[in-house]
Amino acid sequence: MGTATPTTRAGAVYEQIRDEILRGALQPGQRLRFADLTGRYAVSQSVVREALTRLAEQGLAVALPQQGFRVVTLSLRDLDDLTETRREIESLTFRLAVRRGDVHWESAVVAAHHVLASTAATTADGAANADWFDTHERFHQALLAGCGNDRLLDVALSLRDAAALYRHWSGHHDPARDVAAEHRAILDAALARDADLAARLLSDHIDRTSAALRPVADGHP
Amino acid sequence: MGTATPTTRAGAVYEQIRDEILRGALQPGQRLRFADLTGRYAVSQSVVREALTRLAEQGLAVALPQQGFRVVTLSLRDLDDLTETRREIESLTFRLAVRRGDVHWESAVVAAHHVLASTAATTADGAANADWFDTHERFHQALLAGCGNDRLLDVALSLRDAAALYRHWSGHHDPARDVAAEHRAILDAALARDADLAARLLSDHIDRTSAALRPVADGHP
DNA sequence: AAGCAAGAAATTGTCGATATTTCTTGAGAA
DNA sequence: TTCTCAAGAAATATCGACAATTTCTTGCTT
Repeated sequence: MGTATPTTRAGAVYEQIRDEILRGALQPGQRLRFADLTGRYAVSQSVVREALTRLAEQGLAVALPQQGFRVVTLSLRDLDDLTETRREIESLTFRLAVRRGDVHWESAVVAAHHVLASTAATTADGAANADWFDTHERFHQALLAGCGNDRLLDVALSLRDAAALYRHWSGHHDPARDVAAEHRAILDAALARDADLAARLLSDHIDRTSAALRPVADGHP
Repeated sequence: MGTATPTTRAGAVYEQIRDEILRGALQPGQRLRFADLTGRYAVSQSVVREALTRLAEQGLAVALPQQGFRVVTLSLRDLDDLTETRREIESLTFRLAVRRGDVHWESAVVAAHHVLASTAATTADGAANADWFDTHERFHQALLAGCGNDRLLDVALSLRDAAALYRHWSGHHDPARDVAAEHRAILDAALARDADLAARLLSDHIDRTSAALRPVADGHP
């Protein structure tokens, strides 16, 4: 996660394909053929292969020996596992961040929330706003970043990546839910240094989002 | 984790290098040159490169652009991060296993413990017994396997891999510590389905082991 | 003796091609 | 019609080689 500036072609292609998967441009289960990708990125097979190998190890793609690579598939079972895992690990990480985060962390959280609060979740015509996904992700990453434990942070962030896949395949926003208010409450608890409350709010936030995603995952194998 | 039967050469080499790192045959920080590895495994550079790429993504190696690969380095700071992370995540996973594990899980745990209890930690001349590491690892893996959550299990096992590196570089066994008794207590708590006790015992077990490893990590950068 | 610069050697990252394996298509038999 | 099987087509895994970059060596200057 977070290769500063990819000085190698394989690294650059890795990040681009990763983005395409997380943005939903490449659909879950879709085959990733070399011929397509070498053409699209104008690099050799070896470079594409290295990128896909890394994505597979990361869990965003699947490697089937002698059958190439596919985008990872969604399933209800996996969503439930993922949700339980995130509920525990993210709230633990957040709890530590609230306890240990310094002023720099606080300011980063406030800044990320400000951008998020200023970004509309849906565009004028009611469709999902692609920018909102990014700012939302950045806010949640900022919340966790203060935990002071790189190992734990890596785990938490890679779980968020996996969840982003499900999130992008849910078109609809639950109108009965005030997500902005949830974010505001999480922010307030963090700034008030109330670790227990913060952890509980984030845990509930994850649960609610996943519940909204279950119908989506149900359609998949 | 756990590629069933590697049908591809890259997969086979990946597992062999991984084993060598975990067994300590390849030292932390050591450079992993292609020339050496292609000769040793009689495969092409591409195959070695794929194996190293996967190991790097997994965290057992580090890729430095234009400078090749190295075995991951140990540090006191990382050991502390890793210990905190494992203490939380492994005990959580174990707690779920104690709650959810079925009879099949129980029997696997009992079997793994039986093998462990029958294996001497040190050989006759006082040196560490290589077999013991394996049986010990298998026992701990069996404990976690019943958690019923593949995502969480993957995280827990990959953290154990990282910790195995530190464990192998600690030659000495603390004589004032009865590790076998700790394992027995953990087993008993699991079979008694006492999730809280089981989680606490495992948490303490991890802490004690890591404390014994700190002097080792201290020597490294 | 220490520090630096230029050149040589070694090593990596990338490419194009070959060998294998899997998938597809179509003919023939039940 | 449906199933089986064989040949051809397509795609992957692996190889060997080249070009670019880094590292090491050597010799010079201060």
